[in-house]
Amino acid sequence: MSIASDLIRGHTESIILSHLHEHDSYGYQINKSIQEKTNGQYELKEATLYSAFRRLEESQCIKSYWGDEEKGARRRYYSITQIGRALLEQNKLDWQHAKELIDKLI
Amino acid sequence: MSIASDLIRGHTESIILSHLHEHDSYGYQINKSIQEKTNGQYELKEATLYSAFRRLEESQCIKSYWGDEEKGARRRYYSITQIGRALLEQNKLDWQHAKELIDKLI
DNA sequence: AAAGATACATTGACAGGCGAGGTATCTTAT
DNA sequence: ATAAGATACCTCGCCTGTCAATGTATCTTT
Repeated sequence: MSIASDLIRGHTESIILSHLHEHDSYGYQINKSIQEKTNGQYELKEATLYSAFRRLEESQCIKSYWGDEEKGARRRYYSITQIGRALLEQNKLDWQHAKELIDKLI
Repeated sequence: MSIASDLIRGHTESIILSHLHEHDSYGYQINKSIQEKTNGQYELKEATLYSAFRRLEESQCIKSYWGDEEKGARRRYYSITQIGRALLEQNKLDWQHAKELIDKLI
């Protein structure tokens, strides 16, 4: 891993929303995708991932449904909602803004 | 203010160290400086600031001494140590790295 | 005399990350 | 056959950083 929790904190939800913005997905796959995209430099801890799912679903940013796997472990799929899309857009703006401020300050 | 706590979280110490890297300073001045540099878009909350001072001094990244004000409120000045300088450099590297990763992921 | 700025400090609540633990299924190697 | 490892889900409770609220004291401006 190689990135401190406190640097990623606050981005967990955006990362999930961004992935779901491309296509519906499930927890395990999202995490694998993160690892691939970052060449193994980052991964979400499972407890972090699932608690983020809970928050996002509660705030109606995502919805979930069970996949219809014939075999293998069951998968709970998530899809992003309009509310989620709006939050993602706002979070992206906030991130661009935060980057500038932090670059000024350190 | 206009930047979420969770986006700045983990940068508080770097911001303080960066300021002290320029010259010794005290809490109130550091915060004023942050507000100026960001055109009022960001400020550290006092409780956040002083708890960061405590952590940084405990980890020997900064040292403190009382100013010799003839008048006005007393000031506790801080200076950065070698350990603090090293941490600042590392934090800067981590930040560059984190920026790239987050940009990839959201 | 009151209000506001300067300057410090503490307490306790809150929220997100995560280590540790648990369940169940399928595949691969021995 | 059996063990190991991958896939896939989930929860509990701790830790840590942020911050609202509160308190102290001094100086300046109205």
